[in-house]
Amino acid sequence: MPSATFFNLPDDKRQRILDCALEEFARNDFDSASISQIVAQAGIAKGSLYQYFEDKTDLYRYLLELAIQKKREMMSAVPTADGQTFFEMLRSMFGALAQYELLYPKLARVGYRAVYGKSPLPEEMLRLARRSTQDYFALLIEQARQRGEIRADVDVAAGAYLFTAVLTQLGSYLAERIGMSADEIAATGSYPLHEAQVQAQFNQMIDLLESGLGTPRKD
Amino acid sequence: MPSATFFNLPDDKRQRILDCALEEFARNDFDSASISQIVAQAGIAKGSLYQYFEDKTDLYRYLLELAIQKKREMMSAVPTADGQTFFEMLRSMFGALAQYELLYPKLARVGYRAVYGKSPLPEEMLRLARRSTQDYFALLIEQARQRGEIRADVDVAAGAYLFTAVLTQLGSYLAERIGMSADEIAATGSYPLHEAQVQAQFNQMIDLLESGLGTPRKD
DNA sequence: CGGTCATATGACCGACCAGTCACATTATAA
DNA sequence: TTATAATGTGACTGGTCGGTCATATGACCG
Repeated sequence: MPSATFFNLPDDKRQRILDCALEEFARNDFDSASISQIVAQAGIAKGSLYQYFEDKTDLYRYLLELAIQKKREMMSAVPTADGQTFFEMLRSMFGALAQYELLYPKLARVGYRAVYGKSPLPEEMLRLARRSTQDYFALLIEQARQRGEIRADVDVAAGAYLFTAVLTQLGSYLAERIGMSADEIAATGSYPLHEAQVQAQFNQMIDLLESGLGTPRKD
Repeated sequence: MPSATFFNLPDDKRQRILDCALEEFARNDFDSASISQIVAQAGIAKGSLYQYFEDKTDLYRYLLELAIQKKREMMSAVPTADGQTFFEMLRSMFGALAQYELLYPKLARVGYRAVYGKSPLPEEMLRLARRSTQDYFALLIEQARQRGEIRADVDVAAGAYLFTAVLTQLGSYLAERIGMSADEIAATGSYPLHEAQVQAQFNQMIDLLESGLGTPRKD
């Protein structure tokens, strides 16, 4: 955890440090990320950073917390009507996740690295994180299947895997499709000119997940 | 490219060096991967390795070549009957890819890192590699659509993305489902007891891609 | 035996790393 | 003003890194 000193910092300075740290950890592995680079970029002395954070891992964990917090925040902002079908809800979730990934690409990247790359976190925790998304989807699918919205013969785990696979790469796909680099989007702070495009893209994607690519079988 | 000296090495020694290098580059980023670790593990002097390879990048590129070569080899071994439908062909491709990923997890991991992680390769080349798989699928989908095997209203690019997303994580999913770690499978050299299971898994997956998860619409 | 050539070796180099600490600077209070 | 506490600083340490090179080893040949 950061020290009290860190939170007493002027807002702009604190933010500058976090930005530089995020940049470095988004661009590099935990091992490759360089504290020396971060302080040089932020224009502070190395000793200062070690007054704010215990060590490299402490800083890294704090960034991860920010990522998780921001993601939760955006996911919990999805509107949930009561009579919603499974695929309608999925659409909302994809939307929220797309916003998160497009607006905070560095946070998203750090989070991704933490789960799928190397990180100083205990392996047990990583396995749990990896599983949690899939387990969550598995639950949703199971429920929807019992309501009859989903074919009775689908393998729940396979479906859950399908969703997570699509989600983990959704951000880069969308960025590519709307022709803006992730950095541009983050710089703009929003993508108002493109929201309709983005919406159309993952509507299409969910349609594929719901109905498949094949021509309807006549059996 | 490795020097002639490297190819003159006794087979077992050469293989040991490659194994250790693969292990290191599979486990680490290009930057984090350590030549010192590799030579220590392989039991050779550092100077020796630099007689075989020009530098770290040279060694890395050679490993990548091996990965590409092995993948091509396994993909081109898929049986292709003439009257095959799109989804039948897809099944064959998934099968070949699953074998590659399960039998050579380290090669697969190095290849994955090269495309999606950091690597010393020119950015242009990486972008091309990233696109090539998607473009390939886009072509297949377009052709299948013209033959009427695929719904006329699917977005070709979205479909291609869907396939690549599923494929890039297929290996780890399968390994998890059949309850063997990737290392165990590689150690065994095959997974004879599980082939039926594996087959069933990606049949299920392709079925989802073809028909979707949703209950058939009655329109 | 000596001579020649391919190969093996590990001490060594400069660069960079995470992290420390004695000291300098600034803010606060008396 | 001075005393005290909080914050800022960057040279320094011990270590690892990729890469080099003078030297050692061994194989083959005459």
